[in-house]
Amino acid sequence: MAEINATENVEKKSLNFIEQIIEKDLAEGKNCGRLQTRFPPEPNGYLHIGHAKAIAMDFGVAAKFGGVCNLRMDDTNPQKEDTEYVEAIKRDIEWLGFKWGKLVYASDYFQDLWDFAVWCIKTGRAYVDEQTSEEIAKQKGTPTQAGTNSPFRDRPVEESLKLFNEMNSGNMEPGAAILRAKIDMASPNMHFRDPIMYRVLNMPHWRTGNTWNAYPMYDFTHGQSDYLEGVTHSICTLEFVPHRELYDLFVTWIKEWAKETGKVVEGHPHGDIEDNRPRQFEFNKLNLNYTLMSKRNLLVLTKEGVTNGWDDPRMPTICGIRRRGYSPESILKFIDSIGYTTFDALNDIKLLEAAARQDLNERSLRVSAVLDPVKVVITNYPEGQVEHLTVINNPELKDAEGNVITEGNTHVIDFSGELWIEREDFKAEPDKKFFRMSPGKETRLKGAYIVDCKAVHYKEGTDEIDYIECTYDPNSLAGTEGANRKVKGTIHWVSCNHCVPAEVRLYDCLWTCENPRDAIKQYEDEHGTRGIESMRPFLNPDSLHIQQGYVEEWAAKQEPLTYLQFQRVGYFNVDPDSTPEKPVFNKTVGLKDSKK
RNA sequence: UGGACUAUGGUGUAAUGGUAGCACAACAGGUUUUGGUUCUGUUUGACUGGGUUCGAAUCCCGGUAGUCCAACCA
Repeated sequence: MAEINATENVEKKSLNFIEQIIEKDLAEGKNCGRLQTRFPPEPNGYLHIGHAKAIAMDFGVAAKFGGVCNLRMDDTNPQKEDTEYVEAIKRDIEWLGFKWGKLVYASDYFQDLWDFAVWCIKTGRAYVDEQTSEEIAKQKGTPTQAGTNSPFRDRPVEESLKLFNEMNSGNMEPGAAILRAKIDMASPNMHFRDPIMYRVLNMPHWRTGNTWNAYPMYDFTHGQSDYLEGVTHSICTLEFVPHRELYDLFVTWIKEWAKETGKVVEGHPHGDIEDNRPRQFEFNKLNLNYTLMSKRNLLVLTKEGVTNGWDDPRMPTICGIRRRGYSPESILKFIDSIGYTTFDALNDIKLLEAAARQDLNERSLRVSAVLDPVKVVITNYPEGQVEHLTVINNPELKDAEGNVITEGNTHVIDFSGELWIEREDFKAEPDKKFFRMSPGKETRLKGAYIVDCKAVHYKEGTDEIDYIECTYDPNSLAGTEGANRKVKGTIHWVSCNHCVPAEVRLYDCLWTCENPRDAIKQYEDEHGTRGIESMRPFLNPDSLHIQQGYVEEWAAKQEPLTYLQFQRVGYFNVDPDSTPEKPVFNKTVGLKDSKK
């Protein structure tokens, strides 16, 4: 198998804006010259291609600039999270080809976070609020209106401390009290209006068990975890821009806390140096047209049976895309082609398909498969004769001189006098631009002989083709002298008695509109519907088409997840459901088609 | 006058005050035992109005359009 070097000219490409920042920070010796990133998924669902973009960034820059990237499970909400997802996330990252430094969990920092929160209370930076969520929401104001202070805002420190302990005792009802940071209820930044640090959940955590009943919120966890872990560049997507100010504030506080309490921070050995702190940077998340990315909505599709689970090949999940037949390299190539900016772009799915064609062209094994068969009988072919023809697996596998490597790169396909060809490769009355098989014309059967179409026979009283009658030129076998003559059309075929019936699953976009997220939202607003009812108008009824075709025997024997090209048709992948007796294939993407 | 962010061919992206380039798509042609691949060529672009400057995609101001922020989610 050839080594595919996809990153050969990466050096020539200009650095994206985050890489430029990192290069500069490193050159200036920020963070004592260290580079550490993290990929922080919440283990509450499967990773999708949007995550792949973040993964390529977080792990990519670490690898590129000699840093390290940890995998950190952002597990601060035990209501939604599960260990099942942790395994799936690890599997998907590894499949994409990345390696993390350490596997860590936000819950690793729960004790530090608790101690830090207590310090915040003691230093007048936090207070326990006992109002209902409705009251608190009302006091929050709106983006155009300042909020008002909670009546508990200036309660004594001792009172807050006592209540905070109660919040974690298991005896307090969820919602009865929260811990808030005392910042500014009139801030134009909504996140500064006394944000919630801790809430009571009263439920066990899948990792920490019954140790905690109160759990920290995202904003009170992320920057602190970055700091405690030694992250230097905390890279996330654009929707977190408004959080950055809060992130910075909490980081400032926790540095102070660490200094005062003598907390030894593993990642930041030089605690007093101003630059020695994590910083958040944001890039544009991936939007793909004709694709819906949100976990919530993907879950609806699965629950309603529109798709078959998270790894349905129509899903934008990494496991779905893998099953569909995209290689990790093609995904990375796609991500590289769309780049990282601060512009909220809507990317064309065609770019992903183009990247896949590029990669799969170099990688895939060529096989013969007929999806919509019609019979050809070669009348002058000796009855009962079978020829074992040798064909190339991958014509893109070439030596230094550019010659196709044949060693270990061939397989055998059987030829006989009765063949299946593709229905659309024959026309009884061809137009000018049609140059495949038609009566009175010569056609080349790829890898075999040149045949001459003599007649077409219909089933009695119908216009349905019974079989197409041909003769063959015995001196025109591929690779022999007689084959070297100009024949306009070349078509693929399988031998009727030497092929395997196969299920071939053809896919199309799940959605009929470019931006399903907005369309669904608009429909919800106009009709007051929710969930699947708001999706149906935009669902493509033909997103899955199952075809019963024939493949050559060698193709049927391939392992699941093998990258194949059905010649002249498209790129296909062996489905995990496949067996040599009952092969199943998924169409990844069609060949580029410049017919007509 | 809530705040923050953004605007370059059809789509995405580059340039870091000095010739607007690349990829995908589209189109035309050559090669080809895949109407694939490959090669050659072509078409198409600065949201808008001002300002600064010898010089602006780039810096500044106004307008327009879009995104994000008012979860005890992350």
